[in-house]
Amino acid sequence: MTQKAPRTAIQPTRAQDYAEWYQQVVRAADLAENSAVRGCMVIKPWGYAIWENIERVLDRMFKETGHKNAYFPLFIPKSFLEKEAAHVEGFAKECAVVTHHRLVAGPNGGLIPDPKAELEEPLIVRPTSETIIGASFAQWVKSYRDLPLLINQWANVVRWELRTRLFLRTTEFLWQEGHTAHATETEAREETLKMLDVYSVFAEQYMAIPVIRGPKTASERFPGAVDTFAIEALMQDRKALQAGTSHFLGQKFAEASGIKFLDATGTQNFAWTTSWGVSTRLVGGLIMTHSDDDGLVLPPRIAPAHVVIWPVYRGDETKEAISVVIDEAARALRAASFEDRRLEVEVDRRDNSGGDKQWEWIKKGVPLRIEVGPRDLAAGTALVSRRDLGPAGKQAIPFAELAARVPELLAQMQSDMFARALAERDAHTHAIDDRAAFDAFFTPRNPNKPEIHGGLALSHWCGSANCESTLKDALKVTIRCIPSYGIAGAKAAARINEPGHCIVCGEPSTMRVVFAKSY
RNA sequence: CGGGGCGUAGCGCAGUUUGGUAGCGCGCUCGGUUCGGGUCCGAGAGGUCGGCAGUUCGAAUCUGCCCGCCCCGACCA
Repeated sequence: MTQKAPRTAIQPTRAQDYAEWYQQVVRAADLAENSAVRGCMVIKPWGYAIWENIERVLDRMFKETGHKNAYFPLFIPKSFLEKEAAHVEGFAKECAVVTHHRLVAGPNGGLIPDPKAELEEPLIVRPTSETIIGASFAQWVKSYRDLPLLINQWANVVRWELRTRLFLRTTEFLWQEGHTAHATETEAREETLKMLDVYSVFAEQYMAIPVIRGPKTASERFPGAVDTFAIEALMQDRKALQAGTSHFLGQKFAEASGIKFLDATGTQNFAWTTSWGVSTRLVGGLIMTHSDDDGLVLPPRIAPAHVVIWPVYRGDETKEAISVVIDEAARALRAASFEDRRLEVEVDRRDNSGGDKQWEWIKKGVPLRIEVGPRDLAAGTALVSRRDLGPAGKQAIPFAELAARVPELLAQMQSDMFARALAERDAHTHAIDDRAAFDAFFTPRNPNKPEIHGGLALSHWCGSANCESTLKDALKVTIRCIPSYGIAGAKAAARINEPGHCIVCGEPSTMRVVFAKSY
């Protein structure tokens, strides 16, 4: 037995090179990989199963709030996109455009778009679907009795990004986009906030990612929105991640698409619309919130498998006996539930060494690992390890109690993970009123090498776009959101509504906003 | 798209300056030995050295062009 070096399963560590660590975690956990298509990823089964769980839970929450799923075209006529001025401006530079509908043999071999098969009007691969869905809404809505119209779609979208990172920003990504139309402004605004609330409940209670809810500043708004609200999370490198957005679109898109209805008095009105979405980016947020230097750590409510169980044996005699026990344990566990889900149990019978399996499952982030060996067999117990605790956290649990104890351990792990992430965020959230301190907080010591520093600064802002861009230009720091609904965590919460003076110009300010570097 | 870095086996890399026909660790396969936080020994498989063109008797190595990836910037969920 060799004294193990302080070797981490993922190299480099977060502290050494955070960006590289992130990529290595994705690879080591077998979540996704780059594809032959630049900027587009292949989501592998373990990664896709995480997305499926996100989808499953959110879909249920959307249904519970009255929404129905539908599906709209991948292609958007160019003229549709042109209908809303701000919308065009926001998306025009990152659109994939389809111009032909046929290929023919080219002069130098290979295929070229057939010049005779050029589309009369180019089609845009949807970067978002407000305009194409708006066209349908315009047909569906005639009367106030048709409202509210509450629709969601699960889809892929394409935004031709210059720089991509697996899950965080890819050219094609998966998401859901909710689109609703309402008879009144009040109702549409309520819807916008209701869905923001759904997102924050989901992020915190399922993903165990603490988030700050609030409106965005004008410069951070969705192109064409009247108001954009977001949930913002702090990653372990202390950069913020916008994890979901909900937009109040006013009547802008209704006007652009002609969504009109007759109200009870017989007057023609434009509807009030909203849209809201979360994407596969959430998986990136999950990774960067919880994972450690040994790889992925998955919150039980979202993990593809709750438990992996494998035998540890010396000779063939015990092997047989242990195998029987493993089967029984797996059967008992699969009959049990963790909240609304049957326990998902992986049984690893490969004849690899125990150490190899151990590390493989650690890197994949399975919440609980269960080993059954000769000692356990004799004692009638199984050795259970929680992914978020070190080897010292292993505990022996009698076989008969496994099915009852495993859900308890999962519940505990789920809440511990959230508490840990919240404590981490609080530790890096500071009220800063002095410009020099603000600059120091956000200035990397070595600009050429990514470095963990900074965090969330709660500072005063006068409300001017000018002061906002001053900080963006100088420090690459932006206002992540205005924390209108408070921030969980006593220390930070207490100081939000203190009056003060703009960190840039010194004008009076009534509340603090959240500044950070971001993804 | 601008600045920087890098493309050699599945992963991580050496070899490139000083051209001579490809290597190391991990992983993988087989045999044995082990198995409770990465067991050890032996035998194997696996690479048109990112691509194309050039220089040369000979190119991973030199030259040109192209492609891709990563980091920083501009933009974004």
